[in-house]
Amino acid sequence: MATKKTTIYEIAKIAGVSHTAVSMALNNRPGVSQATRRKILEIASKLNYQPNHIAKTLVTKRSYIVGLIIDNIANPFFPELTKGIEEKANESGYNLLLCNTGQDLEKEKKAIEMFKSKGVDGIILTTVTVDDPHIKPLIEERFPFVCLIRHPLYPYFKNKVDYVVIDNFLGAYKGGKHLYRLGHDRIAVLTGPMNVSTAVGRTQGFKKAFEEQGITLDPSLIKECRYSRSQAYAAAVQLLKLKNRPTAFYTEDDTMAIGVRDAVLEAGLRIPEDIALVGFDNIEMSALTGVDITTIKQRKYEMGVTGVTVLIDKIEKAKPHIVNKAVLEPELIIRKSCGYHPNGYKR
Amino acid sequence: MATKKTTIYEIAKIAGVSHTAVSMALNNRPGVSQATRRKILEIASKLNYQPNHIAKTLVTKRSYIVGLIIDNIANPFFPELTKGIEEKANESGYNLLLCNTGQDLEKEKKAIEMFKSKGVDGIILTTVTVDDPHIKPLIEERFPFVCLIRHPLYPYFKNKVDYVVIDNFLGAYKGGKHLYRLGHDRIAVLTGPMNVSTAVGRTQGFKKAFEEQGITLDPSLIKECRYSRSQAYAAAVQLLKLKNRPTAFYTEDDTMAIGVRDAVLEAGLRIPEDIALVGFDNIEMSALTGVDITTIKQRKYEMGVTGVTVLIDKIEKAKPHIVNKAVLEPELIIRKSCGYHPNGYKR
DNA sequence: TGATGTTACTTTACCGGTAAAGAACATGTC
DNA sequence: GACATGTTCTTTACCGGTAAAGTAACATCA
Repeated sequence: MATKKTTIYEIAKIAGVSHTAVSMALNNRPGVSQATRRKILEIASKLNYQPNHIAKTLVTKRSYIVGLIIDNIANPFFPELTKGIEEKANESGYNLLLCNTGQDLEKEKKAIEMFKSKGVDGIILTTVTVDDPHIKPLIEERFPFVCLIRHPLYPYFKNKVDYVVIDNFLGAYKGGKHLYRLGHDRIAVLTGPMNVSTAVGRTQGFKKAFEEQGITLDPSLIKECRYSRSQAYAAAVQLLKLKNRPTAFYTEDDTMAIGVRDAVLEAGLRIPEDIALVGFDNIEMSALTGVDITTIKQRKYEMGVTGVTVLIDKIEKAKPHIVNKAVLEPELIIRKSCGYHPNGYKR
Repeated sequence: MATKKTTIYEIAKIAGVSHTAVSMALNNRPGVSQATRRKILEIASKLNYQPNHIAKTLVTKRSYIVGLIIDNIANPFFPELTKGIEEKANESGYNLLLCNTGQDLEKEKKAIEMFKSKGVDGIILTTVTVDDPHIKPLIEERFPFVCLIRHPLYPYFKNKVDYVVIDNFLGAYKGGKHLYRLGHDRIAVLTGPMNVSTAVGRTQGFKKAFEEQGITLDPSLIKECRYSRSQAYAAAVQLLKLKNRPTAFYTEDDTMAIGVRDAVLEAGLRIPEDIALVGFDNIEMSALTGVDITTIKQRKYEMGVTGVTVLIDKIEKAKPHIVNKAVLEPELIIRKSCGYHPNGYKR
């Protein structure tokens, strides 16, 4: 802060009242006459008075700031999510403090501490692992927070954390069923890190679609990666070298699908003629003409909105014992990357 | 905030010293003996003491938070920029408060006021217009801020604002020269909003490449748009209907180029055989195989880093009279969307 | 008519830190 | 032995608000 701003004390002096009267007038609280109130408001606007939120926060314990922890804002999945969060938060009178942790647990811990220290009213977490060690203290302190996209799975957390996620199992099942019906059964599966709930659901759901048909996917074609284009690319390069190479790839995030696409095209193969491809998330890139990746859609903006809504509710209503769980339905978006139109299913 | 956290007063009581002694010990300032200091630190860590930044900020006037105002985080240009900003800020001990204004001046004003009221130490603005009405007060108050990507152009602002931008004129000139040398002179130009500096530079530089060859671009093919895929799409649809349609499109941002690409492909035309295309920014989508848009590269992450660096310098060094201007060099990235390899230039 | 409200304030305390000024005691110096 | 000089703390004030308790003037009512 660079300039000495006008305070309620200066206004009080000019108006000839106490600073408390000014505080009451400015906050539309009873206890001042209409005449005095008007006078105070007039002086305040003449001096271009802006309340000092810092001081207000110190005494009220409410900063009207929420903290958002994300893996990496540069991953195309997050911007739209963040936009939903930011816009809804703003609309509700909150600002957003942002922190990228790059899925580093130590950074996550520091970010949470920093947020609390800086007085945020609540935190949105999009990086939690299945057994995240940092949310137990938050639960115990009854500090308002919401898990978005991912949520912890360990039994301890059951009915203790609020979360907004999609049904990853179902989404993956739909993707798997799609590939199954198109006749694939030799499928490379590039999973996300198995310590996050999305990867767990997206892997189990996909397998389910085949297991219920009595098909077991070749475990040697299942590779755990991070949600990253380059890792998926590297994995795909290896898998494509196999003599008996897969006929399809399923990746648990669209950036990975793009990585696989890079590898496939680079190897001189075609999508979908040689390799079918299914991603997850439905990012903008997947929808481009000429890219056309079949994927499972998450309504990112809406999830962001829902996430803050739940959080702010938690903050303002202070219903400590009501745990909100929102599980949204995913949608299969069929594009050209798997070749056939649904009408043409083989089985 | 949900729980009563431990304060320096509690530590003081347990240690049997004054709270000031605790403050001095925790902040590594002289005035306490080694023995007392050690004792205090021990108690603090045992109680898991976390300083209350709000209180600290109130007295020191330093929040270690910077505000970032952007148009729209969902525009693929911004996430990487934001990442650079956030990571560098974090590294320097600052957090980032985010605000999307959607290029709405009224929202920009509110965001600035909110930021100041919430005590940010400085602001990064990426939405300024050429005659932005909201930065004059910031200049007068000597409130630390930096313009990133865009900067005001009116004479009043000359040597008064710090900024980090690229040489848009030069970048556009390179793009224009490229199209010129490939033989194009009937070119549709989709500009950004002419009240922002990027659009001004990107339009003038592009025209320059032709004017210096004695060629005047057909003004009826020049359309002002917002930096948006859908607006560019709509404009391109119209322009492609012309009997004497353009042979090339130049758009002042890659999302617009994608919009044009949509329109071209939808019209059953080919890129580059029927229509050449040049964008600006080099977003990830443009580089995809099969998309391959020739564009002018901005080093987004680095610009973000440079932006905060300048801002933090401003905040911490408090050199009010030194104005920093960083103008980075843009790079032409030649891809397939214009058809020919540089070796094959016609003129 | 005196007890009781009500209105419109003011006074004081407090939030959790930092900063400046002051005090108690040891040490060094001439 | 008197006095300046450090150390090591403590006391007090302050940042800019909110909240609770107190007060003075006036109205209401049994």
